[in-house]
Amino acid sequence: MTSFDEALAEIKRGAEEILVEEELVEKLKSGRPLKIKLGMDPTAPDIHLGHTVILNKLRTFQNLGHEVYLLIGDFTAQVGDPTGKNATRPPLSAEKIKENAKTYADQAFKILDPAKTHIVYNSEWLEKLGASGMIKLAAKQTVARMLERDDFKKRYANGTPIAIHEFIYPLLQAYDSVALNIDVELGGSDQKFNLLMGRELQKEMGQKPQCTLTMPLLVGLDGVKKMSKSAGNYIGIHESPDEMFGKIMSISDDMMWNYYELLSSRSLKEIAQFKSDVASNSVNPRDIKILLAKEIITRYHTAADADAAEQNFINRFSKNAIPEDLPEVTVSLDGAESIQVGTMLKNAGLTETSSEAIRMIKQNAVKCDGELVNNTKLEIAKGSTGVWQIGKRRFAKISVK
RNA sequence: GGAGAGGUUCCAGAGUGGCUAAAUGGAUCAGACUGUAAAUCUGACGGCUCUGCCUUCGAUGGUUCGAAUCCAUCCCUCUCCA
Repeated sequence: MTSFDEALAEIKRGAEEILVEEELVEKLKSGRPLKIKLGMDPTAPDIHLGHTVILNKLRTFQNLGHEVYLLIGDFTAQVGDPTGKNATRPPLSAEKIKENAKTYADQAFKILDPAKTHIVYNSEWLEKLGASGMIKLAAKQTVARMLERDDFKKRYANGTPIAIHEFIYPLLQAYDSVALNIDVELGGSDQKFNLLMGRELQKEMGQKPQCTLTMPLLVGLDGVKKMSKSAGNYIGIHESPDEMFGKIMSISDDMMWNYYELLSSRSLKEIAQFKSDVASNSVNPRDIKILLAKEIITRYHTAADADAAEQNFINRFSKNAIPEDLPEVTVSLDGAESIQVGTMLKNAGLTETSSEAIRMIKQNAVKCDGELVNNTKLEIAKGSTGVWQIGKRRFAKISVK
């Protein structure tokens, strides 16, 4: 067991905000195992690196002897955390929720210690609440307070619709903390409002209010929006080593430091050293990025996988080679004697539309057997076969029959 | 129930009768360059049988030589009043 100060420093690493820190210190000093809560939504069971930022933090608490409550929001899933995108969500079947929760747990246990993790479903107490319980709960908060939530405030100002049930979500999430008598709740920084709601509700219901710990949101691959599945800018922990490697290498040099801080288990000192080495040009940022990619792949796969992914990446991109496993496609002519390039590329699936194919040709992006193709009207005769390439990433061996 | 405002291409957001397949930014894709799928610069970014043709601006009808732009009805959203 590390000393108290070290433990606290571990907890605080990377955290955006702890409310209220003195209370947390007091709780930690009490010596009893604390109840740490993290809520998750059973609609999207794929864990990506954005989620792992918080899971890693939960693991820190477990290492310090505390108990984690992974709350599956099977009831709240009907509501959906307000995003302004989907007003309501279709209720998931019980089986589907179970299945998603299991998938989630399996993935989460790559990080968490199962012996110190309790998986709980909020339908257990929320079903019992009933309509009158719901009304009592709703009476605890005011609309004005709800509109303080950043998301609501913006939508209200912009004239984007806010459905009434969206107000219910924070209330229910808060009630979960009451039902479990939680000590500390974790969440992304976008969850701050919800987390504080739990604090207030606990206070009103005569419990010791939970502390909240928010972690910064991991920025997605686009470098702008938060990492999420719906934005398509994520790296899932179930993804293949090659995919992970490629995606991590594509993050910008600047953003890499953010990933290091939030995802790497390297010490802050070590990371600072990398940073200054890059700043002084004594090391190529690419190599530092490779280290990050390998560290992450090793965590979710194996060290051997990480090495292989690195090799594949070098072969493919640094040497600009045509991949070994290029897909083979057959394009049928339906009796005709030849086919126009654009149509062929579309039929082969290399482009979405023939217009796109023709655009690519005009942009000097299309090669056949290594030769640049610049004739958009080229006719491909029946029986011919060639290795076609569009840009650096799209390949196929196409046979015309 | 009443009075206003608004719904535009993946997203944000211009455009209020022809010059508009529709400004600009973001995302995306390609080219150059490189250290890589970073950064930067350049270009593309509705579809097709592609120097041309066809279909888009909430939906359906209408006015007009011509409509995203005008009119009617409908659907959806927001604001204010009750």
